[in-house]
Amino acid sequence: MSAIGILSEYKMSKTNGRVKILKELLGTDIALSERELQMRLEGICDRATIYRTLKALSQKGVIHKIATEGTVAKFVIKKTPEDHIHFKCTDCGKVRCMTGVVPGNIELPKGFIKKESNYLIIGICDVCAKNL
Amino acid sequence: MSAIGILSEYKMSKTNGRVKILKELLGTDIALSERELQMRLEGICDRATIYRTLKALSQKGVIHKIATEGTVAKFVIKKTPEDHIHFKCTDCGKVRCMTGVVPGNIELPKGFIKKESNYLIIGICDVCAKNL
DNA sequence: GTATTTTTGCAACACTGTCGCAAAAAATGA
DNA sequence: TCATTTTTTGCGACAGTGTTGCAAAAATAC
Repeated sequence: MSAIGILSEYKMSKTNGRVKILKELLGTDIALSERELQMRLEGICDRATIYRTLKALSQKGVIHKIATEGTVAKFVIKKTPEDHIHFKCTDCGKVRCMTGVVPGNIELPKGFIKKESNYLIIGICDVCAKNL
Repeated sequence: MSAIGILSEYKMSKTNGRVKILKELLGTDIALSERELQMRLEGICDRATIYRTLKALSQKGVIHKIATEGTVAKFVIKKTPEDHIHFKCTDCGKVRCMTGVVPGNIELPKGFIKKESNYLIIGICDVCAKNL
């Protein structure tokens, strides 16, 4: 799906900033923070706009907000609707979707209702592991 | 293990603040943020001390730092060394360890090295679900 | 093309987490 | 127990994240 296509589908105004933000997110498999987006979109839009766009896209389920260690949240396009795992490399700092790695079906105790999940594994990624 | 016992085991000075912080953490199964600890320890110790203590205890593996959605980190005593799942209720906001609920063994792709994990399920807890 | 609605940029703000440094408290050891 | 050394605390300052109100600007609707 294209940036414009996504905005249409969710009935969001097609503003320059939103299209550019979505294009960045669509063009990478690495989760980006607001900061990282800001650097890639230097001068194109304001911090506040990025935050507002990320919030809106999260709420509509287009992107996934990943709570990593530390303070900053990172965001990736949701490619699969099902649960999946994110991996954070402590060496390069990158956060990726681990497509293909599916967590076993988790049974919650009675009475608990699941809405969404956030599985993060922290370690060293394949690229950084080679250079150790 | 008692607060003092833990501090002894890890060769940490037994200061008033640390003992009180540990007692709070030992006395609940709900993950607490620095903020929540501060309110419970009104006037006993400074923000900076709480942060420093939480950091030290995390590094020694006594407590688990949970990155929840939003900005604040929450902390719980590690009861089991193995991976386990945390549950955050969107209604009451409480974060709990789901002891007993074990994630299936997750196989990472070749080359990835796992250090630690952070599994968070977001939803409605049993208590809040009853009152819906 | 104009009117209406939505979004933006800006500035201000609250909050989290960190740090340096002098003062205070805890550990050490006779 | 008391003096010395080591560690920790509290304070203030700070950088960064994320949010918000509001007027101006842009997008949509007609």
